[in-house]
Order: sequence, then structure tokens, then C-alpha cells
Amino acid sequence: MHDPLDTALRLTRAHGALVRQLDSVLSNRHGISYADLQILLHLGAAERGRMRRVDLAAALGLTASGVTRALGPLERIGLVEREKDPRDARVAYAALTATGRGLLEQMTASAEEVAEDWFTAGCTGAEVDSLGRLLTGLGGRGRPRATRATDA
Amino acid sequence: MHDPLDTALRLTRAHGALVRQLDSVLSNRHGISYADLQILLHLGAAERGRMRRVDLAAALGLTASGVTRALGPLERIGLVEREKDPRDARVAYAALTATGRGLLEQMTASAEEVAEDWFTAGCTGAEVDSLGRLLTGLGGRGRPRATRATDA
DNA sequence: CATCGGTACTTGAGTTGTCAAGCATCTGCT
DNA sequence: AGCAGATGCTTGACAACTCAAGTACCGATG
Repeated sequence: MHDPLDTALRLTRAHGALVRQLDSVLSNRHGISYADLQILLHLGAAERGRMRRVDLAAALGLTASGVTRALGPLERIGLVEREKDPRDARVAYAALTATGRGLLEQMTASAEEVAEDWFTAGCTGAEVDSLGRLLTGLGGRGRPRATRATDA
Repeated sequence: MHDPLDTALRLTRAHGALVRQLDSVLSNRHGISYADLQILLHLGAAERGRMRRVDLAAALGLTASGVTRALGPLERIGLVEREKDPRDARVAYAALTATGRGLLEQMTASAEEVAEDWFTAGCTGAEVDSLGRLLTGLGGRGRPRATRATDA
């Protein structure tokens, strides 16, 4: 009935709609995109609120290059700051500032709310859970080629 | 257990991985992206292999602008061609050429295969089906703002 | 201790999409 | 007929990301 390509197309369509909804609300309410929120969430969950930029890239499914570019504006507006590693001069951390952590909390609340509304407009709560469960196994492979982190 | 925002993040991650996998195989084998395949699929399914550009935009979840830009290369390499509407001089159709239809068939086979492999690496067949079913209700709302089709 | 390969990051150029504005055309109202 | 507003499409400016190449640094090996 459902062939896999068809499922892939639905996944693309659903994802696009979700991102637009999230972006629109987050931009209006907090001036920041869903992509930015994902960065802040990862940093917020990390030990000491900071990560190496490479690890952040892997966690986000971006290239190192993409992280450099995405972090620029966040540093400029003071949500994230650069930190050096005293042991290894190659690495630069991205660290959440106090301001960043504050905004993160507000944004998380908004985003929870939007996601809740968006999913429950098309699914029951139990269905959202099983969707989450089904998607869990599917994120691992298929990172961008360049500068993959420790996985050889 | 699974809050909706978390499900949203998983959805994003899974989608990103899927698109990269599909893009990589399709580009290597046929020189054409997943985004392009989506266009060809919609045209192939449409009556007479053609659609108004606005309708194509709505079907793809893009803006009219995005469609103009995406169609450019496909016209240049002869997979799609412009057709005028004799009744209404505003509208231009995008129509699949014979070459385009041929390539579409080959690409569909590749894409089916990739999607099959990708999903079944993390799900059973039955789970893929239920994933497809869950996603069905979720694609409707949240189109781009500009030039929405007939929905007022 | 020189150097060679791997790792972390940045930067230039290209791609794909958005939004805002503009043009041509159609439609309904008077 | 004539005009106002909607509709279809394209274009310029910009945003986010990729790849390829470049810089800087680390660590092991001769």
C-alpha cells in the first residue's frame, strides 16, 4: 500500500510544513529561527553549556562550515561566545552565554507549544509518541561528507 | 516520555539524513537531485504530464518563485518544457518531455530502492507503513505565505 | 627534531530557496 | 466600455547551506 518512496515524500512534506510553522512563530516571538534554536538546545544540553564546533556540527547534521556560518550571528547578538581550549589551540568551543540560556528557556516554551499544536492537529497524542519512536532509529547515517567527527 | 518538540527534532534529523542519502545516490546515478525528482514525479502523475507552475508550487510546498528557479535547469537540459495556455496568457505550464519521462522512470526505480534500504535499516516494513500513515495528516498546513493557490 | 598525516576551523564560490516588488493579464462591477 | 483588484509569473536582493581549498595546529615516526 505505502511504498517507501511515498513515505519519503510524505516525510519531506511534513517536515517542510513543520519547519515553516516553527520558523514563523519563533522568528516573530524571539527573532530567531528554528535552526538557531536547535543550536542553542544542543549547547544547553551539553556539559558546561559548551561544545566543540565539530561536535556541534555532527550533532546538528551540518558541516563544520555550516556551523561557522550559523554561529556568526548568534555570537554577534551575544547568545553564544567563543572559548579557546588551553590544551589544543585548534579547537574553539561555542558556549552559551547567560543571555543565551535565558532566551533558550523562553524559546523552548514557545517551541514546545507550537510543536504540540502542530502535531496534535493531525495526530492523537499516542500517535505523536509512536511517531517519535519510529523516527528514533532513522537519524544516524547519512551525515554530510566533510569533516565527519570521530566515527571511522 | 516523548514530548512533541523532541519528536520535531527527530523528524528534522531523520529528514536531513534521508535527503542527503537520496541526493547523493540520485546525483551520482542520474545527475539530478531529490528536489528535481519531486518535480518530475508530480508532473508525471499529472494529467497530460503537465501542471501550471502555481499548482506545482503548491504541490511541492514551494513558492512560485522557487518553482521558477527550480524549473530553469530542468528546461535547459530538456527534461521539462514550457507550454502556454491558449485561454489565459498569464499561465505557463511546466510539461514533461519524452526525455524527462524516460529519466523519471529510471530515477523512480533508484529512489524506491534507496528509500527502501534507508527505511528498513531502522524500521520493519510494517513500521514504515505506519510511519507513512502517521505522516499523511501532517503535510497540509503551513505552506509558504506568498501566492498561495486556491484556498481562500 | 624535522616532517608527514590527520584534525579543527575558516573562507570563497556556487546552489537552492525565500521575500518583496514588478509586469502582464484576467474578472467582476458599474 | 472601463477600471479595480486578484492572479500568474519573473526578477533582484538576501539567507542558509554545501563543497573545495587554505591555514593552523597536534602527534607520531624517522
